[in-house]
Amino acid sequence: MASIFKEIGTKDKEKLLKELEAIKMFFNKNSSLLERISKSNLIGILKFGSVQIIRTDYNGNVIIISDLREGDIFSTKFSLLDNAEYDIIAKEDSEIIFIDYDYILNINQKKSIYYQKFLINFINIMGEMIYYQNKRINVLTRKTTREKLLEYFYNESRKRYSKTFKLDFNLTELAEYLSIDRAAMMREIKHLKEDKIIEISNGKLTMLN
Amino acid sequence: MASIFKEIGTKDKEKLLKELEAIKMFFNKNSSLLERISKSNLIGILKFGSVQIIRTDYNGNVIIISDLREGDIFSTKFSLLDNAEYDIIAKEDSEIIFIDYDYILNINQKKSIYYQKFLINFINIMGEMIYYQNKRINVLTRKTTREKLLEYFYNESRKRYSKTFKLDFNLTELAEYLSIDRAAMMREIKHLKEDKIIEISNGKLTMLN
DNA sequence: CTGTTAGTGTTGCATTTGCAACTTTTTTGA
DNA sequence: TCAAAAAAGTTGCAAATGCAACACTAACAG
Repeated sequence: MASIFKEIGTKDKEKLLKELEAIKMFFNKNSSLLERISKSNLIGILKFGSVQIIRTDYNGNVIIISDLREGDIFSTKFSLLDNAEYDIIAKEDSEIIFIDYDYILNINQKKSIYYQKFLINFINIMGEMIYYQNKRINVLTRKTTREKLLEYFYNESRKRYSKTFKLDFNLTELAEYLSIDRAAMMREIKHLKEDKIIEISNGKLTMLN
Repeated sequence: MASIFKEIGTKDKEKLLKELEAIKMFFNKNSSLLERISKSNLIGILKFGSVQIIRTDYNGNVIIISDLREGDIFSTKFSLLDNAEYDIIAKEDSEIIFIDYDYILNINQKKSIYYQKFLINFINIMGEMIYYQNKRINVLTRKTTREKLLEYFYNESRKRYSKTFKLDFNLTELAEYLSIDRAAMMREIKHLKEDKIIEISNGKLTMLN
Protein backbone atom coordinates (compact mmCIF):
# COMPACT_ATOMS: atom_id res chain seq x y z
CA MET A 1 0.00 0.00 0.00
CA ALA A 2 1.18 3.50 -0.84
CA SER A 3 2.22 5.79 1.98
CA ILE A 4 2.60 9.55 1.80
CA PHE A 5 6.00 9.48 3.57
CA LYS A 6 7.37 6.40 1.83
CA GLU A 7 11.17 6.56 1.42
CA ILE A 8 11.37 9.91 3.19
CA GLY A 9 13.64 9.88 6.24
CA THR A 10 12.54 11.18 9.64
CA LYS A 11 14.48 14.43 9.37
CA ASP A 12 13.30 15.20 5.88
CA LYS A 13 9.77 14.34 6.94
CA GLU A 14 9.97 16.88 9.78
CA LYS A 15 11.35 19.52 7.43
CA LEU A 16 8.62 18.80 4.93
CA LEU A 17 5.81 18.98 7.47
CA LYS A 18 7.18 22.29 8.70
CA GLU A 19 7.39 23.77 5.21
CA LEU A 20 3.87 22.58 4.49
CA GLU A 21 2.72 24.11 7.78
CA ALA A 22 1.14 20.80 8.69
CA ILE A 23 -1.17 20.82 11.71
CA LYS A 24 -1.80 17.83 13.90
CA MET A 25 -5.25 17.54 15.46
CA PHE A 26 -6.94 15.10 17.78
CA PHE A 27 -10.62 14.21 17.53
CA ASN A 28 -12.73 12.39 20.09
CA LYS A 29 -14.80 9.40 19.08
CA ASN A 30 -18.11 10.37 17.47
CA SER A 31 -17.16 14.05 17.04
CA SER A 32 -17.60 15.94 13.78
CA LEU A 33 -14.43 17.16 12.07
CA LEU A 34 -16.25 19.93 10.22
CA GLU A 35 -16.87 21.84 13.42
CA ARG A 36 -13.16 22.41 13.81
CA ILE A 37 -11.65 22.58 10.33
CA SER A 38 -12.20 24.74 7.30
CA LYS A 39 -13.98 22.93 4.52
CA SER A 40 -12.09 24.59 1.75
CA ASN A 41 -8.86 22.99 0.78
CA LEU A 42 -7.21 20.57 3.15
CA ILE A 43 -5.62 17.17 2.83
CA GLY A 44 -6.09 15.01 5.92
CA ILE A 45 -3.71 12.17 6.72
CA LEU A 46 -5.15 9.76 9.26
CA LYS A 47 -2.36 8.95 11.75
CA PHE A 48 -4.49 6.66 13.86
CA GLY A 49 -8.17 6.00 14.51
CA SER A 50 -10.92 5.79 11.92
CA VAL A 51 -13.02 8.36 10.16
CA GLN A 52 -16.10 8.26 7.95
CA ILE A 53 -17.42 10.73 5.41
CA ILE A 54 -21.19 10.35 5.58
CA ARG A 55 -24.28 11.79 3.97
CA THR A 56 -27.55 12.15 5.84
CA ASP A 57 -30.58 12.53 3.59
CA TYR A 58 -33.52 14.82 4.31
CA ASN A 59 -35.37 11.73 5.53
CA GLY A 60 -32.64 10.74 7.98
CA ASN A 61 -31.13 8.04 5.81
CA VAL A 62 -27.39 7.73 6.47
CA ILE A 63 -24.99 6.72 3.69
CA ILE A 64 -21.31 6.03 4.28
CA ILE A 65 -19.44 7.72 1.44
CA SER A 66 -15.88 6.92 2.57
CA ASP A 67 -14.55 4.72 5.34
CA LEU A 68 -11.01 5.73 6.27
CA ARG A 69 -8.40 3.87 8.30
CA GLU A 70 -4.89 4.49 9.58
CA GLY A 71 -2.69 5.84 6.79
CA ASP A 72 -5.60 6.78 4.58
CA ILE A 73 -5.89 10.22 3.09
CA PHE A 74 -8.91 12.37 2.36
CA SER A 75 -9.46 15.77 0.86
CA THR A 76 -11.94 18.45 1.82
CA LYS A 77 -11.67 19.86 -1.70
CA PHE A 78 -12.54 16.72 -3.64
CA SER A 79 -15.18 15.46 -1.21
CA LEU A 80 -18.58 17.13 -1.49
CA LEU A 81 -18.48 19.05 1.75
CA ASP A 82 -20.18 22.10 0.27
CA ASN A 83 -23.23 19.87 0.23
CA ALA A 84 -24.96 20.44 3.57
CA GLU A 85 -25.92 16.76 3.77
CA TYR A 86 -22.28 15.77 4.18
CA ASP A 87 -20.28 15.40 7.37
CA ILE A 88 -16.99 13.86 8.52
CA ILE A 89 -17.13 11.87 11.73
CA ALA A 90 -14.37 10.32 13.84
CA LYS A 91 -15.61 6.77 14.51
CA GLU A 92 -12.86 6.28 17.09
CA ASP A 93 -10.47 8.62 18.85
CA SER A 94 -8.36 9.78 15.92
CA GLU A 95 -5.31 11.85 15.13
CA ILE A 96 -5.12 13.61 11.81
CA ILE A 97 -2.41 15.67 10.13
CA PHE A 98 -3.81 18.45 7.97
CA ILE A 99 -1.93 20.04 5.09
CA ASP A 100 -3.16 22.87 2.92
CA TYR A 101 -3.57 21.47 -0.58
CA ASP A 102 -2.21 24.63 -2.21
CA TYR A 103 0.99 24.46 -0.16
CA ILE A 104 1.69 21.02 -1.58
CA LEU A 105 1.86 22.45 -5.07
CA ASN A 106 3.64 25.69 -4.13
CA ILE A 107 6.44 24.73 -1.81
CA ASN A 108 9.80 26.58 -1.86
CA GLN A 109 11.96 23.47 -1.84
CA LYS A 110 10.67 22.19 -5.14
CA LYS A 111 14.03 20.80 -6.18
CA SER A 112 14.71 18.81 -3.03
CA ILE A 113 14.70 15.04 -3.35
CA TYR A 114 12.28 14.58 -0.49
CA TYR A 115 9.78 16.88 -2.16
CA GLN A 116 10.06 14.87 -5.39
CA LYS A 117 9.40 11.72 -3.39
CA PHE A 118 6.52 13.34 -1.58
CA LEU A 119 4.84 14.36 -4.84
CA ILE A 120 5.24 10.90 -6.29
CA ASN A 121 3.85 9.32 -3.12
CA PHE A 122 0.97 11.73 -3.29
CA ILE A 123 0.26 10.75 -6.89
CA ASN A 124 0.36 7.05 -6.01
CA ILE A 125 -2.08 7.59 -3.17
CA MET A 126 -4.43 9.53 -5.41
CA GLY A 127 -4.21 6.65 -7.87
CA GLU A 128 -5.21 4.27 -5.12
CA MET A 129 -8.11 6.53 -4.19
CA ILE A 130 -9.33 6.49 -7.78
CA TYR A 131 -8.98 2.72 -7.88
CA TYR A 132 -11.01 2.18 -4.72
CA GLN A 133 -13.66 4.62 -5.86
CA ASN A 134 -13.94 2.60 -9.06
CA LYS A 135 -14.37 -0.53 -6.95
CA ARG A 136 -17.11 1.25 -5.04
CA ILE A 137 -18.84 2.37 -8.24
CA ASN A 138 -18.55 -1.20 -9.47
CA VAL A 139 -20.51 -2.35 -6.42
CA LEU A 140 -23.04 0.49 -6.35
CA THR A 141 -23.96 0.00 -10.02
CA ARG A 142 -25.07 -3.59 -9.37
CA LYS A 143 -28.83 -3.71 -9.66
CA THR A 144 -29.91 -6.06 -6.89
CA THR A 145 -29.16 -6.23 -3.18
CA ARG A 146 -27.81 -9.73 -3.67
CA GLU A 147 -25.38 -8.65 -6.37
CA LYS A 148 -24.17 -5.71 -4.28
CA LEU A 149 -23.53 -7.93 -1.30
CA LEU A 150 -21.76 -10.61 -3.33
CA GLU A 151 -19.61 -8.11 -5.19
CA TYR A 152 -18.62 -6.46 -1.92
CA PHE A 153 -17.89 -9.76 -0.17
CA TYR A 154 -15.95 -11.02 -3.15
CA ASN A 155 -13.78 -7.90 -3.21
CA GLU A 156 -13.09 -8.12 0.51
CA SER A 157 -12.25 -11.81 0.23
CA ARG A 158 -9.73 -11.13 -2.55
CA LYS A 159 -8.23 -8.16 -0.72
CA ARG A 160 -7.49 -10.37 2.30
CA TYR A 161 -6.50 -13.46 0.32
CA SER A 162 -8.96 -15.55 2.32
CA LYS A 163 -12.46 -16.99 2.07
CA THR A 164 -12.99 -16.16 5.73
CA PHE A 165 -12.52 -12.64 7.01
CA LYS A 166 -13.72 -10.10 9.53
CA LEU A 167 -16.01 -7.44 8.08
CA ASP A 168 -14.85 -3.83 8.25
CA PHE A 169 -18.40 -2.80 9.10
CA ASN A 170 -21.14 -3.94 11.40
CA LEU A 171 -24.29 -4.89 9.50
CA THR A 172 -25.99 -1.56 10.03
CA GLU A 173 -22.99 0.22 8.56
CA LEU A 174 -22.73 -2.29 5.74
CA ALA A 175 -26.23 -1.33 4.61
CA GLU A 176 -25.23 2.33 4.87
CA TYR A 177 -22.13 1.65 2.78
CA LEU A 178 -24.01 -0.27 0.10
CA SER A 179 -26.83 2.27 0.15
CA ILE A 180 -29.56 -0.31 0.69
CA ASP A 181 -32.30 -0.75 3.25
CA ARG A 182 -31.01 -2.63 6.29
CA ALA A 183 -34.09 -4.85 6.59
CA ALA A 184 -33.91 -5.77 2.91
CA MET A 185 -30.23 -6.51 3.32
CA MET A 186 -30.84 -8.78 6.32
CA ARG A 187 -33.46 -10.63 4.31
CA GLU A 188 -31.02 -11.15 1.44
CA ILE A 189 -28.22 -12.24 3.79
CA LYS A 190 -30.61 -14.86 5.14
CA HIS A 191 -31.22 -16.08 1.59
CA LEU A 192 -27.47 -16.22 0.90
CA LYS A 193 -27.05 -18.32 4.03
CA GLU A 194 -29.94 -20.62 3.09
CA ASP A 195 -28.46 -21.06 -0.39
CA LYS A 196 -25.15 -22.00 1.26
CA ILE A 197 -23.26 -19.21 -0.50
CA ILE A 198 -22.02 -17.50 2.64
CA GLU A 199 -21.75 -18.12 6.37
CA ILE A 200 -21.73 -15.20 8.76
CA SER A 201 -21.55 -14.92 12.51
CA ASN A 202 -20.43 -12.14 14.82
CA GLY A 203 -18.69 -10.07 12.20
CA LYS A 204 -16.90 -12.97 10.52
CA LEU A 205 -17.86 -13.94 7.02
CA THR A 206 -17.03 -17.07 5.04
CA MET A 207 -17.61 -17.49 1.33
CA LEU A 208 -18.56 -21.09 0.60
CA ASN A 209 -17.47 -22.86 -2.59
CA MET B 1 -10.68 22.92 -15.94
CA ALA B 2 -7.26 21.38 -15.36
CA SER B 3 -5.17 20.40 -18.36
CA ILE B 4 -2.19 18.06 -18.37
CA PHE B 5 -0.07 20.46 -20.47
CA LYS B 6 -1.14 23.66 -18.75
CA GLU B 7 1.62 26.30 -18.72
CA ILE B 8 3.98 24.03 -20.64
CA GLY B 9 5.24 25.55 -23.93
CA THR B 10 5.06 23.71 -27.23
CA LYS B 11 8.75 22.85 -27.30
CA ASP B 12 8.84 21.61 -23.72
CA LYS B 13 5.70 19.64 -24.40
CA GLU B 14 7.36 17.90 -27.35
CA LYS B 15 10.45 17.15 -25.25
CA LEU B 16 8.28 15.81 -22.46
CA LEU B 17 6.24 13.56 -24.71
CA LYS B 18 9.42 12.17 -26.20
CA GLU B 19 10.97 11.45 -22.83
CA LEU B 20 7.75 9.79 -21.71
CA GLU B 21 7.73 7.75 -24.92
CA ALA B 22 4.18 8.88 -25.54
CA ILE B 23 2.31 7.08 -28.32
CA LYS B 24 -0.48 8.62 -30.32
CA MET B 25 -3.22 6.27 -31.51
CA PHE B 26 -6.38 6.66 -33.55
CA PHE B 27 -9.53 4.65 -32.89
CA ASN B 28 -12.53 4.29 -35.15
CA LYS B 29 -16.02 4.94 -33.83
CA ASN B 30 -17.43 1.95 -31.93
CA SER B 31 -14.11 0.10 -31.76
CA SER B 32 -12.73 -1.39 -28.55
CA LEU B 33 -9.50 0.11 -27.23
CA LEU B 34 -8.57 -3.03 -25.31
CA GLU B 35 -7.95 -4.95 -28.50
CA ARG B 36 -5.03 -2.70 -29.29
CA ILE B 37 -3.52 -1.59 -25.97
CA SER B 38 -2.04 -3.38 -23.00
CA LYS B 39 -4.31 -3.27 -19.98
CA SER B 40 -1.54 -2.94 -17.49
CA ASN B 41 -0.37 0.52 -16.78
CA LEU B 42 -1.20 3.29 -19.18
CA ILE B 43 -2.50 6.82 -18.90
CA GLY B 44 -4.68 7.85 -21.84
CA ILE B 45 -5.15 11.49 -22.76
CA LEU B 46 -8.12 12.04 -25.04
CA LYS B 47 -7.02 14.49 -27.76
CA PHE B 48 -10.35 14.47 -29.56
CA GLY B 49 -13.41 12.28 -29.81
CA SER B 50 -15.21 10.55 -26.95
CA VAL B 51 -14.65 7.32 -25.09
CA GLN B 52 -16.63 5.28 -22.59
CA ILE B 53 -15.51 2.73 -20.04
CA ILE B 54 -18.41 0.28 -19.82
CA ARG B 55 -19.32 -2.86 -17.97
CA THR B 56 -21.53 -5.53 -19.52
CA ASP B 57 -23.13 -7.88 -16.99
CA TYR B 58 -23.59 -11.62 -17.51
CA ASN B 59 -27.22 -10.84 -18.42
CA GLY B 60 -26.27 -8.29 -21.09
CA ASN B 61 -26.95 -5.24 -18.96
CA VAL B 62 -24.66 -2.36 -19.98
CA ILE B 63 -23.43 0.18 -17.41
CA ILE B 64 -21.46 3.28 -18.33
CA ILE B 65 -18.66 3.54 -15.76
CA SER B 66 -16.90 6.60 -17.20
CA ASP B 67 -17.83 8.98 -19.99
CA LEU B 68 -14.75 10.77 -21.32
CA ARG B 69 -14.49 13.84 -23.52
CA GLU B 70 -11.75 15.87 -25.16
CA GLY B 71 -8.98 16.64 -22.67
CA ASP B 72 -10.10 13.97 -20.21
CA ILE B 73 -7.69 11.44 -18.84
CA PHE B 74 -8.16 7.81 -17.91
CA SER B 75 -5.94 5.12 -16.50
CA THR B 76 -5.84 1.43 -17.32
CA LYS B 77 -4.31 0.78 -13.91
CA PHE B 78 -6.97 2.44 -11.78
CA SER B 79 -9.92 1.31 -13.86
CA LEU B 80 -11.03 -2.28 -13.31
CA LEU B 81 -9.92 -3.67 -16.63
CA ASP B 82 -8.76 -6.95 -15.11
CA ASN B 83 -12.49 -7.58 -14.67
CA ALA B 84 -13.58 -9.37 -17.84
CA GLU B 85 -16.90 -7.50 -17.81
CA TYR B 86 -15.13 -4.22 -18.54
CA ASP B 87 -14.32 -2.65 -21.88
CA ILE B 88 -13.28 0.72 -23.29
CA ILE B 89 -15.12 1.87 -26.40
CA ALA B 90 -14.53 4.83 -28.70
CA LYS B 91 -17.99 6.39 -29.10
CA GLU B 92 -16.71 8.60 -31.91
CA ASP B 93 -13.56 8.60 -33.99
CA SER B 94 -10.99 9.43 -31.36
CA GLU B 95 -7.31 10.20 -30.96
CA ILE B 96 -5.59 9.27 -27.74
CA ILE B 97 -2.09 9.84 -26.41
CA PHE B 98 -0.84 7.00 -24.24
CA ILE B 99 1.88 7.37 -21.64
CA ASP B 100 3.26 4.61 -19.46
CA TYR B 101 2.33 5.44 -15.89
CA ASP B 102 5.70 4.29 -14.54
CA TYR B 103 7.58 6.61 -16.88
CA ILE B 104 5.75 9.56 -15.39
CA LEU B 105 7.24 8.84 -12.01
CA ASN B 106 10.70 7.80 -13.25
CA ILE B 107 11.70 10.40 -15.77
CA ASN B 108 15.35 11.52 -16.13
CA GLN B 109 14.60 15.23 -16.26
CA LYS B 110 13.12 15.33 -12.77
CA LYS B 111 14.56 18.75 -12.03
CA SER B 112 13.29 20.49 -15.15
CA ILE B 113 10.62 23.11 -14.68
CA TYR B 114 8.33 21.60 -17.25
CA TYR B 115 8.41 18.27 -15.45
CA GLN B 116 7.48 20.01 -12.19
CA LYS B 117 4.58 21.63 -13.97
CA PHE B 118 3.57 18.37 -15.55
CA LEU B 119 3.46 16.59 -12.19
CA ILE B 120 1.40 19.36 -10.65
CA ASN B 121 -1.00 19.33 -13.60
CA PHE B 122 -1.25 15.58 -13.24
CA ILE B 123 -2.09 15.92 -9.57
CA ASN B 124 -4.74 18.52 -10.29
CA ILE B 125 -6.32 16.27 -12.88
CA MET B 126 -6.34 13.33 -10.52
CA GLY B 127 -8.00 15.59 -7.97
CA GLU B 128 -10.67 16.41 -10.50
CA MET B 129 -11.15 12.74 -11.24
CA ILE B 130 -11.67 12.04 -7.55
CA TYR B 131 -14.11 14.91 -7.32
CA TYR B 132 -16.22 13.71 -10.23
CA GLN B 133 -16.18 10.16 -8.95
CA ASN B 134 -17.50 11.48 -5.65
CA LYS B 135 -20.25 13.27 -7.57
CA ARG B 136 -21.05 9.99 -9.27
CA ILE B 137 -21.13 8.11 -5.97
CA ASN B 138 -23.37 10.85 -4.62
CA VAL B 139 -25.85 10.10 -7.42
CA LEU B 140 -25.58 6.32 -7.35
CA THR B 141 -26.20 6.15 -3.61
CA ARG B 142 -29.60 7.84 -4.00
CA LYS B 143 -32.24 5.24 -3.33
CA THR B 144 -34.94 5.97 -5.89
CA THR B 145 -34.93 6.47 -9.64
CA ARG B 146 -36.44 9.91 -9.14
CA GLU B 147 -33.73 11.01 -6.74
CA LYS B 148 -30.99 9.73 -9.04
CA LEU B 149 -32.43 11.63 -11.98
CA LEU B 150 -32.93 14.83 -10.02
CA GLU B 151 -29.47 14.71 -8.47
CA TYR B 152 -27.93 14.14 -11.90
CA PHE B 153 -29.96 16.89 -13.57
CA TYR B 154 -29.22 19.28 -10.74
CA ASN B 155 -25.47 18.66 -11.03
CA GLU B 156 -25.53 19.17 -14.78
CA SER B 157 -27.54 22.34 -14.42
CA ARG B 158 -25.03 23.77 -11.94
CA LYS B 159 -22.07 22.70 -14.03
CA ARG B 160 -23.41 24.65 -16.98
CA TYR B 161 -24.75 27.62 -15.01
CA SER B 162 -28.13 27.20 -16.66
CA LYS B 163 -31.56 25.72 -16.01
CA THR B 164 -31.71 24.62 -19.62
CA PHE B 165 -29.00 22.47 -21.10
CA LYS B 166 -28.25 19.74 -23.59
CA LEU B 167 -27.81 16.30 -22.05
CA ASP B 168 -24.43 14.59 -22.50
CA PHE B 169 -26.26 11.31 -23.03
CA ASN B 170 -29.18 10.06 -25.01
CA LEU B 171 -31.85 8.54 -22.76
CA THR B 172 -30.70 4.97 -23.27
CA GLU B 173 -27.21 5.95 -22.18
CA LEU B 174 -28.53 7.99 -19.29
CA ALA B 175 -30.16 4.85 -17.87
CA GLU B 176 -26.88 3.01 -18.37
CA TYR B 177 -25.01 5.78 -16.59
CA LEU B 178 -27.41 5.88 -13.64
CA SER B 179 -27.56 2.08 -13.53
CA ILE B 180 -31.34 1.92 -13.68
CA ASP B 181 -33.80 0.17 -15.97
CA ARG B 182 -34.55 2.26 -19.03
CA ALA B 183 -38.30 1.59 -18.93
CA ALA B 184 -38.48 2.51 -15.24
CA MET B 185 -36.49 5.66 -15.99
CA MET B 186 -38.84 6.66 -18.83
CA ARG B 187 -41.79 6.17 -16.48
CA GLU B 188 -40.19 8.39 -13.85
CA ILE B 189 -39.26 11.06 -16.42
CA LYS B 190 -42.90 11.11 -17.44
CA HIS B 191 -43.88 11.69 -13.80
CA LEU B 192 -41.32 14.47 -13.46
CA LYS B 193 -42.82 16.12 -16.53
CA GLU B 194 -46.36 15.70 -15.22
CA ASP B 195 -45.31 17.19 -11.89
CA LYS B 196 -43.86 20.15 -13.79
CA ILE B 197 -40.40 19.65 -12.33
CA ILE B 198 -38.63 19.21 -15.65
CA GLU B 199 -39.24 19.69 -19.33
CA ILE B 200 -37.39 17.57 -21.83
CA SER B 201 -37.43 17.36 -25.61
CA ASN B 202 -34.88 16.14 -28.13
CA GLY B 203 -31.93 16.05 -25.77
CA LYS B 204 -32.61 19.41 -24.17
CA LEU B 205 -33.62 19.54 -20.54
CA THR B 206 -35.09 22.39 -18.52
CA MET B 207 -35.42 22.41 -14.76
CA LEU B 208 -38.60 24.29 -13.80
CA ASN B 209 -38.76 26.45 -10.69
C1' DC C 1 -24.48 -4.55 38.51
C1' DT C 2 -27.74 -2.68 35.80
C1' DG C 3 -30.25 0.49 33.04
C1' DT C 4 -29.58 2.39 28.54
C1' DT C 5 -28.17 2.38 24.02
C1' DA C 6 -26.62 0.16 19.81
C1' DG C 7 -26.91 -3.57 16.89
C1' DT C 8 -29.25 -7.84 15.04
C1' DG C 9 -32.99 -10.23 13.29
C1' DT C 10 -37.79 -10.58 11.54
C1' DT C 11 -42.33 -9.62 9.33
C1' DG C 12 -46.34 -7.50 6.69
C1' DC C 13 -47.39 -4.47 3.36
C1' DA C 14 -47.41 -0.79 -0.09
C1' DT C 15 -44.51 0.93 -3.51
C1' DT C 16 -41.02 0.80 -6.73
C1' DT C 17 -38.37 -1.49 -9.89
C1' DG C 18 -36.86 -4.56 -13.47
C1' DC C 19 -38.11 -7.36 -17.18
C1' DA C 20 -40.32 -8.59 -21.43
C1' DA C 21 -42.63 -7.28 -25.10
C1' DC C 22 -44.40 -4.20 -27.79
C1' DT C 23 -45.23 0.36 -31.07
C1' DT C 24 -43.73 4.61 -32.80
C1' DT C 25 -40.30 7.91 -34.04
C1' DT C 26 -35.76 9.32 -35.36
C1' DT C 27 -31.31 8.62 -37.25
C1' DT C 28 -28.12 6.61 -40.27
C1' DG C 29 -25.66 4.87 -44.04
C1' DA C 30 -25.62 2.29 -48.37
C1' DT D 1 -34.21 7.98 -50.76
C1' DC D 2 -35.39 4.43 -48.31
C1' DA D 3 -34.54 0.28 -45.71
C1' DA D 4 -32.52 -0.93 -41.50
C1' DA D 5 -30.99 0.16 -37.11
C1' DA D 6 -31.17 2.86 -33.07
C1' DA D 7 -33.61 5.39 -29.84
C1' DA D 8 -37.85 6.82 -27.57
C1' DG D 9 -41.93 5.75 -25.53
C1' DT D 10 -45.42 2.56 -23.37
C1' DT D 11 -47.61 -1.18 -20.65
C1' DG D 12 -48.63 -5.36 -17.65
C1' DC D 13 -46.89 -8.02 -14.34
C1' DA D 14 -43.93 -10.46 -11.14
C1' DA D 15 -40.31 -9.67 -8.11
C1' DA D 16 -37.52 -6.87 -5.28
C1' DT D 17 -37.20 -3.15 -2.25
C1' DG D 18 -38.08 0.25 1.29
C1' DC D 19 -40.55 1.40 5.24
C1' DA D 20 -42.50 0.85 9.73
C1' DA D 21 -42.75 -1.58 13.56
C1' DC D 22 -41.56 -4.89 16.24
C1' DA D 23 -38.63 -8.41 19.62
C1' DC D 24 -34.36 -9.86 21.07
C1' DT D 25 -29.36 -9.67 22.22
C1' DA D 26 -24.92 -7.55 22.96
C1' DA D 27 -22.19 -3.79 24.42
C1' DC D 28 -21.36 -0.03 27.28
C1' DA D 29 -21.13 3.54 30.77
C1' DG D 30 -22.15 5.20 35.27
